[in-house]
Amino acid sequence: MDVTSILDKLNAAQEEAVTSDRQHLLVLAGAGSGKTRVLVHRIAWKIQVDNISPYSILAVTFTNKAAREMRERIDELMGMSLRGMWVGTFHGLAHRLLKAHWKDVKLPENFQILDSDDQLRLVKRVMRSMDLDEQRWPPKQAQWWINGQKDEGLRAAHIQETGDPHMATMLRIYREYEEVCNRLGVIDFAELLLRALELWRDHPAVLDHYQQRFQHILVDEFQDTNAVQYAWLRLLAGKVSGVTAVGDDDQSIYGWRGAKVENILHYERNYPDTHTVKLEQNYRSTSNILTAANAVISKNAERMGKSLWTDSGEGEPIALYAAFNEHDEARYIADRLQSWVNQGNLREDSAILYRSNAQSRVLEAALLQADIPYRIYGGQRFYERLEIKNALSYLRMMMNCHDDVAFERVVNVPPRGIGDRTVETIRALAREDQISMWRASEKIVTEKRMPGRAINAVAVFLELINEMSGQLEELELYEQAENAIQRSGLIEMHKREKGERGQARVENLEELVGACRNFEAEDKDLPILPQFLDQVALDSGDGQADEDQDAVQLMTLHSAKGLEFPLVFIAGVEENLFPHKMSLDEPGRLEEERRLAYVGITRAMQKLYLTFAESRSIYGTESFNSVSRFVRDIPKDVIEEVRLQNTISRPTSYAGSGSMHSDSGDETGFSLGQGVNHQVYGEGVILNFEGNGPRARVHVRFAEVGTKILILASANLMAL
DNA sequence: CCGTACCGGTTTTTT
DNA sequence: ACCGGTACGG
Repeated sequence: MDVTSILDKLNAAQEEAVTSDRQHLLVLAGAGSGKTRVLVHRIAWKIQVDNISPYSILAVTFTNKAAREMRERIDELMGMSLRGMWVGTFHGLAHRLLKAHWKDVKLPENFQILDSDDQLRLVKRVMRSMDLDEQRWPPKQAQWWINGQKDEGLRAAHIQETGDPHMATMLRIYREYEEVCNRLGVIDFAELLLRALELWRDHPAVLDHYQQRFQHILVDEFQDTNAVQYAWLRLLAGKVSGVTAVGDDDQSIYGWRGAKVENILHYERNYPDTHTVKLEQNYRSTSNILTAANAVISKNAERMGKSLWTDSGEGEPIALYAAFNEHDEARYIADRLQSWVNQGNLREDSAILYRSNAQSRVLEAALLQADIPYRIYGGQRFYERLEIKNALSYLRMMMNCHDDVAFERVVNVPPRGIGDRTVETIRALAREDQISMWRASEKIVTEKRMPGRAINAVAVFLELINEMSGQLEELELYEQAENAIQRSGLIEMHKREKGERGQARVENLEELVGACRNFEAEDKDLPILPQFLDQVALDSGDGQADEDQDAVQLMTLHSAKGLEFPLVFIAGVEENLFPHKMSLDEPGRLEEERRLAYVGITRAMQKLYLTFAESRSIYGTESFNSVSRFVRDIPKDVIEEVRLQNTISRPTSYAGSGSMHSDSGDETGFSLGQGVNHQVYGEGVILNFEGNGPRARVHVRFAEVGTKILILASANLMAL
């Protein structure tokens, strides 16, 4: 094949990265600099020019989506599908290893994966069995703590007690939880990685096999690796394999869940023979947007140092809108979106980004009002929904009735007369006799160890599962799913549920059947159900949203990483919200917020709007925040302020939605600078007027409570 | 045992 | 404001 097709569209830095023949390569890829392209072309280069076998290549990412995308783009570039190459997520690859070597890691062959919801339930159960007060020791916190330890590669046995009573309790829970997981043969997400690491660490022959095989390792989003993932990579690479790490320290936004930006900062130190290439030419955004992004990120101290540039033009200025409150903010965004569409653009090409999910509600309401279709990303994942998890648990019971986690979940869902007392009896017997809860139930029924009514209820449940699993062999996967939701009574239960909620749940269950219909087994010779359930455990069903409608995309800044849109709004750029108040005390966390701002800004290709609200109701209470420090870091000459705050220092050049402009307050009976009295807030001074008629608002700085924005008609102000 | 009333918690998210 | 989980009465 012709080499030029691989190098064709690459700039000098990209080409250097693609063709480097040094053992280790670190590619510092700024936002929009063609990172995935480099990764994909480097693989093609190795195969076609260096004559490397695809069989010896392993490429690892964080999300299923990224893995799919990489695989597709390689196939596309090569013009064929490469077999033998491993492309997957850290968790997916770890799962594959554990499936192949389950004996070595002391797992049952059909071990189940706990998602975080399953994990929390299990932690709760463990804590209850330890008689811990759930008020004093929130199970969520214990779960968080355990995962934190595992992400660092620490087993309960490794952890040194410091005499800290909090830690001592957490450690006790961790120990107990570990034991229960082993007994049940289940593993959580962090365990997947840790167990895979231990597989290699403790089984030199196994490690040797994979080291021999994978001579070329490529890692995407390297700045997001945690301690265990990094150790796993180092172990696999050994002394001879080559590692290509691609990442951007400025886009490290997952420190709070164990990602170690140090892995990239110290990479050259850990791998002395590393060649580092910086990709700084940006192909995405206008130079105004990049100026803003560079200015914001340059305030961080801990950086490898990069500066994005582009040879495309300046583009439009960044718009900054100061809203009265979150409703005004949302209306403004809807208004700007409408005019974007009126100019002949696609809604699909725009996104509204925010710091926290709670912000989406008001935005949704405004979009609904304006008749603008939207799609929300994030929030609850399809396969994590209550009704879906229940249905999956039935499927799991049908496949293997000794699955205690699934058993507990659905034994009394829908309600069939098996209450807490009964379940506790079953659980106790199971523990005592070291048998599954299924076996324990059978025993209880045959030996009539409980009141007749309870025995009956349990017998009905056993019979139900038996019948459903009896036909496993003959039925298609979707028929099995249909069975699971019909015969269990799940769908009937949600149909009876009143309101839109039940309706949505029924639809989700039907969608699950659809997903089963579309599912294709990786290995056609093996039973399909286990393959489906494994896949579902590692893929939260991201692609489920309907893609057919042209819609604005709403998502958090975190989930926007890796995406790009011609038009971007970042809503709520306020102190305490972004940067979030939870991140203000520690400098490291503040730097992460700043990186998040950098990620957000660099999503925009043509036009970026930043909006903030002078008053915002959050969780029922009103707060008054000033504009985010990140906005203040952006050079004034790339910003166009749509409406200035209280004190006017520059004329506004914006000429859109008229009602948003300051008005004089002529007919209100008050004037700027006038002293007023308010029944609740006390004495203050009028700073500004907004709007006309019944919706006219007034800004007042009160002596006691600071500046507030009030509806003039209802504020009942007294002139002083 | 099941349904309704209160209570607490609410940054970010993948797997 | 709102959701989900727990506590109590039917």
